[in-house]
Amino acid sequence: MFPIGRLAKATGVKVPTIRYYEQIGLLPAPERTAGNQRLYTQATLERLAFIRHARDLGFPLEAIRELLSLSDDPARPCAAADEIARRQLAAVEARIARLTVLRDELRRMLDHCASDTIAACRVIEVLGDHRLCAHDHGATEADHPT
Amino acid sequence: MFPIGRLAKATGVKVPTIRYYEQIGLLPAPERTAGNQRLYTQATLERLAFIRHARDLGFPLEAIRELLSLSDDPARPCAAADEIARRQLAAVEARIARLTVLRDELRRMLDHCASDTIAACRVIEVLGDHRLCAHDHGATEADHPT
DNA sequence: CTAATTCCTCTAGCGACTGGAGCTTCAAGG
DNA sequence: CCTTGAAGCTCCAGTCGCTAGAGGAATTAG
Repeated sequence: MFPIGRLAKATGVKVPTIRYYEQIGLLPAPERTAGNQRLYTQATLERLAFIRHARDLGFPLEAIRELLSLSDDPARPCAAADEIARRQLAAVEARIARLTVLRDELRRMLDHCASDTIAACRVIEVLGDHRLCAHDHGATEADHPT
Repeated sequence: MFPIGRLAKATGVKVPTIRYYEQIGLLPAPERTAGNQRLYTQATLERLAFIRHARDLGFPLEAIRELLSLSDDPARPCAAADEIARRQLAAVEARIARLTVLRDELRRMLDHCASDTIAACRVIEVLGDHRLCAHDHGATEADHPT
């Protein structure tokens, strides 16, 4: 039985995030001390490690919720978990494809930007004129870098 | 001079998004009709096309704001715009690398998930135990696919 | 015993939109 | 000229996955 700070350190998940996971029902409400502080067990640590890893893999919390409910019932067929992973794989592959196109376009922009002033800067120019690139503008998906 | 709907159609940016861009100061407040409806010019269309394209390339709005202020001053050196694009390229490359690891792990998971029940399913197992994969857990960045 | 650290709850904010409610204005047909 | 329906307006709330801060209580180390 250990407090939230130790759980945070052990899993690499920040303290407020752990409380947030409890709030949205991904983690069970833990026992408390006489002074109302959370006390966690090894079982919760493992559950949180599971969540952390799935997040690292890019699973949205809803998919993780699903996976957790599956793993809570180990006798059930694996097909559902398999389906989730398969969907996730397809999404990841699509993302890679899209980002590869972006990367190539950014590289092209930078390759050709050898001028000194904005007026002749390819970066600005390419961004301002769609015809100068081969990028697919059908995609509406937003990426969230940095 | 045309209304917001035509601007939306021409650029592929949704109407509420255009109003949002105006609200946060990315687009100038346009003229209005007697009845208070927005009227746009070709110049705004081009500015919005620029924004749209940069968003497609994954630039965050703050970077776009910077790029726009650069392009308003064509005599200035290009290095700043170049820097922004270079940072963006680095971010995209990092994302691709990360997603590639993820993809490989998902593939491995699915390859090994030939069993019938959760109990023997690698999907759950791999997600539950960090030692079963080669993924870098130093990264805290979250991906948000689908 | 005190001081530093950790913990608590609660609220608000981030980015980048998206959607809805409830109203007004515009353009076209009859 | 009038009606109708699409498109416009403002304002507010919600999305996802956290993150930060206020203001206080509890725990722990010295």
